[in-house]
Amino acid sequence: MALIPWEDRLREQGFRITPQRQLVLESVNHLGHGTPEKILSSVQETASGVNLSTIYRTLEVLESVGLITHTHIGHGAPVYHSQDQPPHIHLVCDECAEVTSVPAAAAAEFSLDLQDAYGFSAQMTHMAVTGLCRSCTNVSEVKDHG
Amino acid sequence: MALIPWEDRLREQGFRITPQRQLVLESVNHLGHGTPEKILSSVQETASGVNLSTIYRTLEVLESVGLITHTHIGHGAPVYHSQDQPPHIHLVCDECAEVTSVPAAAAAEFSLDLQDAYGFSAQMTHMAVTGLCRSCTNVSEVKDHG
DNA sequence: GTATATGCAAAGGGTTTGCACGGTT
DNA sequence: AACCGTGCAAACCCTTTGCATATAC
Repeated sequence: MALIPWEDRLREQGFRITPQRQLVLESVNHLGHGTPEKILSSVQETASGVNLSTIYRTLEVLESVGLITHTHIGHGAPVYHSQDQPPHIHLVCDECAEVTSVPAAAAAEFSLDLQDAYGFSAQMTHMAVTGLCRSCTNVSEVKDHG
Repeated sequence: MALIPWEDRLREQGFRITPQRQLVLESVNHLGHGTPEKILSSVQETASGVNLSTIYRTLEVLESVGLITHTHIGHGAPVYHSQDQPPHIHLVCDECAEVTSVPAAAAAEFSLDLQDAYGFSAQMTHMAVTGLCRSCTNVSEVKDHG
């Protein structure tokens, strides 16, 4: 997956190598799960002049050449991941907002079912799954019983 | 599910009955999948003075008393459903943006797996599943082969 | 009569865009 | 030298909020 250096990934598609692109990529790799705003802050630690619109444009480019991906966690900003990370699904608790990452394999069967039944190739890593985490489920049960 | 009249649902929780609330509820029921903007347009056909902020506040109230629910389909505005509709999952094609509704039962096994493995109670109806629909998958394959 | 709901306008978060300048190739 | 990428500012979409007025109870 990371056999081709990032510079070549960009060059192959006719994109140029710039400090901004390097810094954004490094920030995404190092943040793990970064929103555009967080990535901006991280980049600005090194290069304070970088603008938010550059972050957005750069994230788009890096994603288009397959160096990063993004996931929608909820209403707010998306989070970006390095493509090196193992594919994972995000479980988001509606109650406490905690995000748990679980291996994408957890949805393998579900994806096959959707494929068989509807010809739909699900990309479970792209949208989070919402619900209640273990602790918040327990709290609700306590409430239900008085 | 709809055994208790909508007025009582509101009154039980201390909310008042207003024309706006009636109109919004009727619009949601009749639109099937409506964004706040679409609901506004629909309501304004009858009562042109209603304001968008009232739509938002009303949707929140109607949801809190269990008369409607909402789902996030993608980056844009959420869609609201009548609570009478059978629970369904939304499959959204990344390519052509088509939305397919499938019975919530399609995810029953997946939900159980998440419950068993992580104690997480998934609410698969709340977030759409993205991916590629049948026709767009075929198009990609054609492209892959030249 | 009193508390709640509404309309209006302004502000907020997140994102995109037009344009002139600057940097990579 | 040509073109792509960047910074800046403005605009955009969607949503929330403060406040005065109107209305359901």
